[in-house]
Amino acid sequence: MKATKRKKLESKGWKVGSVKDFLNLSPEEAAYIEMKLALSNSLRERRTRKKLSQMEFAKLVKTSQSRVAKMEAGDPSVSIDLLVKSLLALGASPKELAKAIT
Amino acid sequence: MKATKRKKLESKGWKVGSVKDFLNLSPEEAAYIEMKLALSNSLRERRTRKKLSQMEFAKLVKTSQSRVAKMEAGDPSVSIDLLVKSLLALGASPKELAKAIT
DNA sequence: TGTCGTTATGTCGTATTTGACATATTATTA
DNA sequence: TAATAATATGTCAAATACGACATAACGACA
Repeated sequence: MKATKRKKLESKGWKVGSVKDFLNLSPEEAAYIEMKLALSNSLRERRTRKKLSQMEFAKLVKTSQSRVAKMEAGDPSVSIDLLVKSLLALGASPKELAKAIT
Repeated sequence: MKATKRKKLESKGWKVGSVKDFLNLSPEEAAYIEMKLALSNSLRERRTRKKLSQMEFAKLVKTSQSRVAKMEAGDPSVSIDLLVKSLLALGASPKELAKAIT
């Protein structure tokens, strides 16, 4: 399976549990994806806990609502970098990030 | 201070301890940089523990020696994504990554 | 039902990150 | 010392991620 094609599918409805058994991912690929999803989930959780809409949050971190939606969807076009920066902007500490991906 | 300029300086000899007091970084910027450096250090540690040269490791993860050098130097041109992928390729688990950034 | 607030999806031009190469610098060992 | 291996640094074209925009889809409430 091509990586790009797979990435399109990766997060469609399989956010919870393990993505890997299913699509034939190598352990590293699976670990990478699950890390991203963990950060995505953490981001949404933090945003909603603060009662921010995606629009409000987007302004806060100087991006667009659509990118926020993609961050929270674990879209293949968003990097771990962006997720980390956004979480830090929401006030998460590195320690809390570590906990999220554990 | 411009972000790009600062990023050039960020990791020059201040890998240990806190980068931030010094260059006037916001807490989030500082946290981001320290996370990157933590991953860099972890990468070098794992590579050397396996007695791999940068060249050998580069082939293993399908990149170049120069990029490996930059990863380990915390160069501004390398993303957390790349560091994470490389660490996973070296056999690190998400849990171990989490520990590294803690 | 229709409208409004929110979130999702597709696309595009631009910016950043990438692997690769050349070359410089720093060990290490004869 | 010279030679050789390892690592660092600078640059570039190609690949990828970016913010932004348009628009679709969902949900709540009249």
